[in-house]
Amino acid sequence: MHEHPTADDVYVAVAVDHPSISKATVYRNLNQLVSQGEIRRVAVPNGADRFDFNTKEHFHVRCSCCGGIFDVYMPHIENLVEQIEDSSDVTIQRYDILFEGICPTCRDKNANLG
Amino acid sequence: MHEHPTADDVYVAVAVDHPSISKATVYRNLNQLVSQGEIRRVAVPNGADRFDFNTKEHFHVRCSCCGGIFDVYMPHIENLVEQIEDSSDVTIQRYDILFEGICPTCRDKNANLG
DNA sequence: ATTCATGCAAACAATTTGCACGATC
DNA sequence: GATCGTGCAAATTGTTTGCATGAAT
Repeated sequence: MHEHPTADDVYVAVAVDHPSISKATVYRNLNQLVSQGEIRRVAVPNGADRFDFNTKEHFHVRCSCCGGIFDVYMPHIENLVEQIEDSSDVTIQRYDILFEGICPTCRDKNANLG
Repeated sequence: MHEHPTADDVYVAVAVDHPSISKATVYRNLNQLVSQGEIRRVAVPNGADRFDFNTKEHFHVRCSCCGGIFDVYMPHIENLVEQIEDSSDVTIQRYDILFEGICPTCRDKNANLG
């Protein structure tokens, strides 16, 4: 399975081997895995949530052209959170961060066209 | 009107002076203002979008206790975006960033209770 | 026998859309 | 009289829920 599937992607993939499964079950099981911390939910504004099997701290970037979601391993996430805590006086527990832009593939594609 | 209203908040507020307005109109007008850059949309995972009349670059923090949304003015947002661009090779156009934690008010409230 | 995960269909929330009408230029 | 913003209700999307059933302990 490719990275960052939606619940529906998971449903379709599981249904191959298990044709009678229902989406409700997929949602229920994904939610349970998320609350157990075994997978992560990637909220996508204006789109279905994605799920991420990679539980290491990282950000996500969405390509506004192809819709793909990519991981970004950036050091100093903790520093950023600390800065936010200092500036806001809020004790940060979690965050939803999604950058959006043009991925290299789409950029090259456009360059070739233009 | 308090900061960071939802579309429904706006609807209710507008309806006071303009009782026949419909939600569709509120949504349409808010969307138009967003696309003109006059206001900003704050996507809230698992909740209605908020709208922000403050168009200066800043982050948002949501209190997981009271649900309030607060502004965070943090320097070096551009640096962060640059770092993301360097690490991901994606040209960043925009981002949705929402931190979540406990605001000072709720923290104090809990401290008093405990 | 009780617990538990499941399928199914209905409910749900937030938002968008189609369409007809009424005002405006 | 063409355009435009609107109200209304229905549609759409992603997700959750109630309920009955069937498997497993």
